[in-house]
Amino acid sequence: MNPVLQTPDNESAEQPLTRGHKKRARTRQSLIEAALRIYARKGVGELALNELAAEAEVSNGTIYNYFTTREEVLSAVGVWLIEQFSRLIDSTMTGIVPAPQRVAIAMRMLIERAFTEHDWAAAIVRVMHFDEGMRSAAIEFLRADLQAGLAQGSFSYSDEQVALELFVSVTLGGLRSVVEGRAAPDRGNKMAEMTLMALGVSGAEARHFANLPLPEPMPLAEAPAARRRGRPAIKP
Amino acid sequence: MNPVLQTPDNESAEQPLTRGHKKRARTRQSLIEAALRIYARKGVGELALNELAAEAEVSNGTIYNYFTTREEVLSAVGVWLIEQFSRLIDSTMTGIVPAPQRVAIAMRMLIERAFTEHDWAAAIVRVMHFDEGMRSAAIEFLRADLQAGLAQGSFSYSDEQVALELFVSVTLGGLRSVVEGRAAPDRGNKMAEMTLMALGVSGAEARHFANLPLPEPMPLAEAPAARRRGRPAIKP
Amino acid sequence: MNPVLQTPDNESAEQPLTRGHKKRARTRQSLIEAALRIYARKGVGELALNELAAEAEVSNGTIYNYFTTREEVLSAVGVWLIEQFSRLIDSTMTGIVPAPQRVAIAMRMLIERAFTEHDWAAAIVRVMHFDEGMRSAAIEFLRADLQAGLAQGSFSYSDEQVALELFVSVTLGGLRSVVEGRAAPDRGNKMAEMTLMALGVSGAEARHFANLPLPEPMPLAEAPAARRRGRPAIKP
Amino acid sequence: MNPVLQTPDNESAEQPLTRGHKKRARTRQSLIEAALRIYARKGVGELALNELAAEAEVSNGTIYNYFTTREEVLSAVGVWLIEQFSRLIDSTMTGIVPAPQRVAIAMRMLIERAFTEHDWAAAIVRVMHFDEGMRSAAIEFLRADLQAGLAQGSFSYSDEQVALELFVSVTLGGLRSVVEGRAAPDRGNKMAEMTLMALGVSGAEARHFANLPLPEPMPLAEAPAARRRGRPAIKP
DNA sequence: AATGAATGAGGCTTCATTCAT
DNA sequence: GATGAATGAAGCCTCATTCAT
Repeated sequence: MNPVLQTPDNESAEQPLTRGHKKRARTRQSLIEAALRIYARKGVGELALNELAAEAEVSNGTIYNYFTTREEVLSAVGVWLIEQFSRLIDSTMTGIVPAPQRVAIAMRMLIERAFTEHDWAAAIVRVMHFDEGMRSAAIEFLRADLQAGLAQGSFSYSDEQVALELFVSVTLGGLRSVVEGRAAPDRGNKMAEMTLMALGVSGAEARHFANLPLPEPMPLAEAPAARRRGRPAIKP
Repeated sequence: MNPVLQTPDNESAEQPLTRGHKKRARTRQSLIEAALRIYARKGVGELALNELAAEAEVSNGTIYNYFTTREEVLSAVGVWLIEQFSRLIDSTMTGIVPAPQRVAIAMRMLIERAFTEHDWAAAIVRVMHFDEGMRSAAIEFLRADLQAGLAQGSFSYSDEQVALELFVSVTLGGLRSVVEGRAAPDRGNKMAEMTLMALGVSGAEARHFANLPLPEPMPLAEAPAARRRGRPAIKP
Repeated sequence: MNPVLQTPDNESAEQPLTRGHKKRARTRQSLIEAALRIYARKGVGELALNELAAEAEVSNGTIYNYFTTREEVLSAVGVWLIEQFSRLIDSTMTGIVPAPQRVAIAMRMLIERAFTEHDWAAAIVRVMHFDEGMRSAAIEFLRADLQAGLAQGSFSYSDEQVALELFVSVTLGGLRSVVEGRAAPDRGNKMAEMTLMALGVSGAEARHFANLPLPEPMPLAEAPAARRRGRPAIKP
Repeated sequence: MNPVLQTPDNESAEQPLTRGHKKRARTRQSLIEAALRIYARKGVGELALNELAAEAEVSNGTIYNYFTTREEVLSAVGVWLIEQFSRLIDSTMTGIVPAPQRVAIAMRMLIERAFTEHDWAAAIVRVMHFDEGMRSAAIEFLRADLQAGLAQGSFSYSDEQVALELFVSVTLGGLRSVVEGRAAPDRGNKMAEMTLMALGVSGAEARHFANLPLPEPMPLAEAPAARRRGRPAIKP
């Protein structure tokens, strides 16, 4: 399992679950999702806590039972986005071995999702601009696959950090393109192909791996909280 | 000459010179530079117009003779950054023909500059996040070189738009790395090498072009206005 | 009872009583009274919301929990003035039947009050200039009495709307005269006499009705809120 | 000639006319007319001197060569309105003797004009609310006619001041009605009829005088300045 | 005189935060 | 815990006024 998943919620480890705690977790989750909806609409810097309260349909004072600064909100949203994506990747990649394929799938899944989950992608683009934590978490996702690719002889990059950041930059740029409506439907494939080439994969192979059919994600056991409120993850 | 340079100032065409016009232009420029210094310190969203007035040493109300929204400030800064960079590139690239070399030089010059002009780079990263105009201007810079590379047989990308955006994304990501102190001194070379490979250049050639010595920029006739006030371009 | 009284407060119908509602209503009322004190001193256009806050001894931001424009303040004050006056008239007129007497009493009571409640009158003059709502409410007061006078054969005006507006105009002009110190103590009587004549009452009868003794207003059950704060209705 | 006309312009008596002086007078006049246009649109309190400069197409600093406070602007506009109206009345009333007819004509002419010169009327309503000088000038207009009516035995009011103010109040209220679109075309006649009755004229006579045909105003020698700018007096 | 850039006081408005209920 | 009225600092914006040209 992906290491990022090990800190799914920086509060959940505190105490065993009681009824009050479940309610607390639910409220917290609904605040996070409300924040995400706001981020999708207006810059991260413009999230007003009062507005967050309104969006989450709690009173403004209530926010302070959960977050004490805007940065905490931002970072909680980042953690949640990462957690969510991590779960998705894990469920999709199971059993896929070749590193180029794994790398291409990860990038393409994000881009494809941006086409359908527009607001989610808009929020990601904004959160990643401000939240260093999310950027480094995103990088850690990839490290294992890049190293595996090197070991398998598929990749030949000369600097792992540069390679990782290149992947993240390209993906983020692609998400932005999709959000802003500049991207054609095959944008994910094209980006993946070029990225593989940047990593040292030959043009032919890069094209091959970048155009394999995407695997279906395994149905998740349950993506908690979000669903219980009867509201789809990102956009109502 | 680079086409972007043809619109160096979105006000300059308005009217012939009246008496106050030189003063007006000088004030405007000092506002732009003050804004750039602020962007280097704090997010674009946090620029307070009052603070801009203070930084530029004009009074509160004067701002509104020049800009009526924060977006206008942002975009004026973007225009100026592009104009400035455009001038630099033009003076450096003269006489250099091979597209891979030109592409590598452009990317490396930006990254190198980020090491020495830290605040300038910080401002760029932030401005580009918010200012669509600046992103597309940046893209137009490259288009000619990419097309030339294709014609010369050096490049073999399959989608020009994707290639252009990849370049911009990677460069922007690199600037951020430098600003945040994560980048080693050879980051520009590594990035250029991988980017050339992404464009279809072979590994060996990519390495070659990415590591040629950078040409000295020709001394500019005069970088106007900014200098006259006796204040260094970005941060004192 | 006068129809205007049926909408004593354009917020009161919103919701049943919650905990904070009494406090909310009290604050709102104190804002209205503070506004009236300010209107008495300086033009309606010069009411600064900050000053209103100071006068009502609440903080700057509190205003915006109640009013979002100056017009809203103005109209709330207008509504309150009408409501207040309506209560007074109702309690005074009870049992008085002849329309000319009723009309004369209404006009004279307003003018007399202006002599003693200088600031109240000054506020009225200003509010009515700006608040169309108050002017039409004032007109509706009279309509029944005018129609009754026609039916009783006391009046013989040919256009009800013109007659109503004439009454309001004359009264307003009289209030202004009193406020500006131009009016003799019998101004109300003189005005009432001329107004009755304008409505078709003979000179002798007009003089008679315009000089009957004014009835004492019945003591009101309670003029709400204002009094509770221990502050005289208009100006301390 | 009407006494008000004797102070047509509180500057004109200063010095004999030279060329510079004519220019000065012209600029001053254009400022007054610009102010009137603004008053017609937005409350007197909202006239911003900068806006006045823009409306008159002079630079903001120029205003201060003519007026030093907003009150001065207001009063200059008032003086001009009175002067203008005075000229009109004089040219119309010549040769008309019966006081009731003169009073009715004055009131009706104002109301009729409000129907066609909407903005002029709107400005009047607003200027008179703020400018005591204009109110008293308006009153002085009437005094002679009222006294004449008393002497002729046509009127029988008991208090001249009250009668004068009643006339002004009713007229002003009527102008407002016209401006706000509540008045029928015969409003002037109805108002004049009721006003005459208030002054002691019998119903039949009042109706007679209130419905005589209005005399054509004699063409004025020249209504100065306004015309020269090629702009109609009130509304462009 | 006219211009218009610059000024800065003053009013407007938002919003993070507190706190009594 | 939740509520929401109140707070007040902080930023926005206007506009009367000045002054060098």
